[in-house]
Amino acid sequence: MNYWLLKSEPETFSIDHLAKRHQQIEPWDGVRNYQARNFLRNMQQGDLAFFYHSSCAVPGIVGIVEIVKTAYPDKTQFNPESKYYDPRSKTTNPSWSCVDVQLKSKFKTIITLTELKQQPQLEKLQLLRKGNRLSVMPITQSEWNTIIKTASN
DNA sequence: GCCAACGTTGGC
DNA sequence: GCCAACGTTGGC
Repeated sequence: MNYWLLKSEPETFSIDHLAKRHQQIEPWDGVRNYQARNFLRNMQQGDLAFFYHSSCAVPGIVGIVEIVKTAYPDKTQFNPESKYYDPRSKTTNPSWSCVDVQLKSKFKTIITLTELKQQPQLEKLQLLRKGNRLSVMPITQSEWNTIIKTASN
């Protein structure tokens, strides 16, 4: 059982978009960074992830998703119409992967980036490291617990 | 819109 | 393999 954090720009795909999907399941595709991709490939069925809204008025964690399908080839890499199209990727050896996520819960109120920064226990959270741009990152058990407590406050 | 930080690209 | 140039991310 592992914990993760997934970033998304709410204008592109928000937690409310996910809530409206059939069975509230959606492929987490479009990841085009090798480190993030490797994390996707390490995910196991049943792992939990925070859903984070980035590049918006109030960035922060808005809910929890579960990994319901482990890594498989991201089909957008082969679609010339997609903005995630990668002409160099070969079907015989796809460069990029995605997982399926299902909505577990949406927080009543967002845990803002500002609030996260105020928690001394979250000092080492990758998200808060200067210049961090990873869109998929691991979270430790204790970090997860600390953040969950903040959610219920 | 600004800008720091970082990843990727491509010439050499 | 080095590294400058460039593009992207993302908070502010």
